[in-house]
Amino acid sequence: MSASSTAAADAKLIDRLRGRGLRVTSQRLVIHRVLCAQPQHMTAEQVLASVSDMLPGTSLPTVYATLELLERLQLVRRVGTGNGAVLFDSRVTPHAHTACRRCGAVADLDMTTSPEPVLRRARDGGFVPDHAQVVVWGLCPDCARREISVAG
Amino acid sequence: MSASSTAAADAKLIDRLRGRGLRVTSQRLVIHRVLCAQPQHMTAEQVLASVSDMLPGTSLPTVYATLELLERLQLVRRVGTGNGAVLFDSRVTPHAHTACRRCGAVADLDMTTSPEPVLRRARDGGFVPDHAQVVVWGLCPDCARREISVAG
DNA sequence: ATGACTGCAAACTCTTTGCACAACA
DNA sequence: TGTTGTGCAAAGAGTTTGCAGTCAT
Repeated sequence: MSASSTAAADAKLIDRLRGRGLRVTSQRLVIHRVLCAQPQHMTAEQVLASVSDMLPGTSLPTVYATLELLERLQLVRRVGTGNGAVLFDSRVTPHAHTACRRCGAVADLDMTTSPEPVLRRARDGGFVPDHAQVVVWGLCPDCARREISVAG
Repeated sequence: MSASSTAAADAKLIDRLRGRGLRVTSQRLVIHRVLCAQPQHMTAEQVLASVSDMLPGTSLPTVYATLELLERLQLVRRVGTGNGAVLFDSRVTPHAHTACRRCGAVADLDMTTSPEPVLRRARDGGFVPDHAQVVVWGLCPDCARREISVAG
């Protein structure tokens, strides 16, 4: 991520924090930067590891609290993959994920179909959606090969 | 669930177990029946509670092992909701879920659009999909009301 | 009879909570 | 200066593992 886009990401976050009367802290800035810099989704632990490089002493509870805050500010999305793991993703353009039920690997997947129909249906029932997440559950290429060679 | 459809569900499970050289146990039969009888998705704990009525002494590790087995036999699907909770669902017809980020409530949602396009795209990359799960993440009607009255 | 399956207990991971200190507005 | 936010430690929930005994085949 370039210096200018980091500045842009900072500005966006600061704007939304101020707009809600929330405070701008270095932890919030750095956690947001880490997520924006990463092209991939991350676990909370991975966020902490990256943040600790820039801001040593940062704690896991702060990471969780900040991730939840960024989610409410619509700057980060949460992906539940199906194995209990939760990932955080700063990519806001609609896309799906594949999740391997054997090794847990998660990968991005471009999505051609619009999530609008299912969002509209949710709204019809009084639900207020943030977004629709699509997870394709199954076996990644590597694990599929292994499963075949074992189970025949 | 009627007695005849229970018998049909049993037969299906027995067939797939035998076909793979796996053993038919009362735990496996009862866990499968519980999931089929429930119109709603269940957590592992809920499965245990229901199973314990019919088969006292059943353990949580067995429930987990059996759920994973039923998943491999394509008799049960797993839904990762995004809050870390994992639900198990015997409903195999394509449908989506809504998950509330505040209270964790999960509800079914009929789906009009086909999951085929995204499944095909996953297959193109060498992934072997079981199914595509669509989770609409946001606020349930009750929590949405509360959030508005608090945040303005 | 033999090997797969189950139950028990404990460990393990991930996430949340309570409270005192620090720092933003 | 008054809260809001953070760090630390500990608790909590959910899931997995190791091993001995049981049961389907």
